[in-house]
Amino acid sequence: MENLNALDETDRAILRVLQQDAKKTTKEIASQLNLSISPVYERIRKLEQQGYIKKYVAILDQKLLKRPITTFCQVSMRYHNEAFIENFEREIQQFEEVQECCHMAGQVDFLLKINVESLEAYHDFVRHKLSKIENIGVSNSTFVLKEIKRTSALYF
Amino acid sequence: MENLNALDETDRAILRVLQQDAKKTTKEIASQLNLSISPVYERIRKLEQQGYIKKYVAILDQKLLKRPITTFCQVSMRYHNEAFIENFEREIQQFEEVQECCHMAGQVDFLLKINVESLEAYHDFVRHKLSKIENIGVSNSTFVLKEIKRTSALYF
DNA sequence: TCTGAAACGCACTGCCC
DNA sequence: GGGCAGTGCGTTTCAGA
Repeated sequence: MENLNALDETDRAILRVLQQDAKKTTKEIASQLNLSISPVYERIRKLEQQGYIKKYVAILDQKLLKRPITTFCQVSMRYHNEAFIENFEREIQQFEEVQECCHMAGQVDFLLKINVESLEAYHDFVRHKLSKIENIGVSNSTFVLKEIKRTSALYF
Repeated sequence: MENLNALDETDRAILRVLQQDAKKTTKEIASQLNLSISPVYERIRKLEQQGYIKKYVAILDQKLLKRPITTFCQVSMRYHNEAFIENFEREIQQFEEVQECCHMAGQVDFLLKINVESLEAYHDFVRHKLSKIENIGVSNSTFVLKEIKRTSALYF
């Protein structure tokens, strides 16, 4: 039996365009795909409703906005109780310096990507925010010297 | 002497809105800031031209698009010649599986974030793409069990 | 640098194939 | 599922303060 909600090549082509440039007009996409506006418009609306498109965002320049320090911070918990882990995940959501947080397989429990304006701000974050979370064990930071590549686009 | 290109609070407020939701209309932002449409429109255009806004993108759902495997891969070079490093950075740009690549301080040279559809695809990537780059030394992968948080928004 | 108004083009709807 | 025509709204421009 076939999946009736599966995407065809047209849907995928639309998604590939929008994840690179969300400002492309329906008209532009339509002419690129040799379609009229209506089907493209309907497909986009469906992709939004079905959750394939989660949101539309502006990507800002962190250098111009004076946030030059990016680090990856490996964090381990002291004890691996369900409650402690859930608490950690809730706390991390609050910290706006944290751009990413992944629960990892392997030696280390969590990997955080953190962006701040200065070394002093980073020290503040580790000392007064991260370390204050209950049951935090070791944390180990490595600094980004240069961002070589970064994209939110998926390869599909 | 003051920086004439510095952002005021209105500019920053606009950027904070757009990095969360790029579909907000100029009208909506204007009423939120108690301004009329024109100044908000002009400010956004300026922020785009000056590079504060780099681009607008759609964020897609990687689960729905069947790309469930995310890993972080630490890579070290065998020798640290300028030429080898530049070559590595150029090659990495090509690989669409690579969402992020940072040149790091510390033991490891590069940290890569990679997203693929399956373990087999990941094996293919490491074996036939990453390992084929000239002068690659050790590589060490850790798998993401769960994404706790992810945002492209800057905290400023 | 803002307000307000006018012109334009696209988003969005409904109907047809 | 796609094409076509009409309407409303947002974008874009401009005069004035």
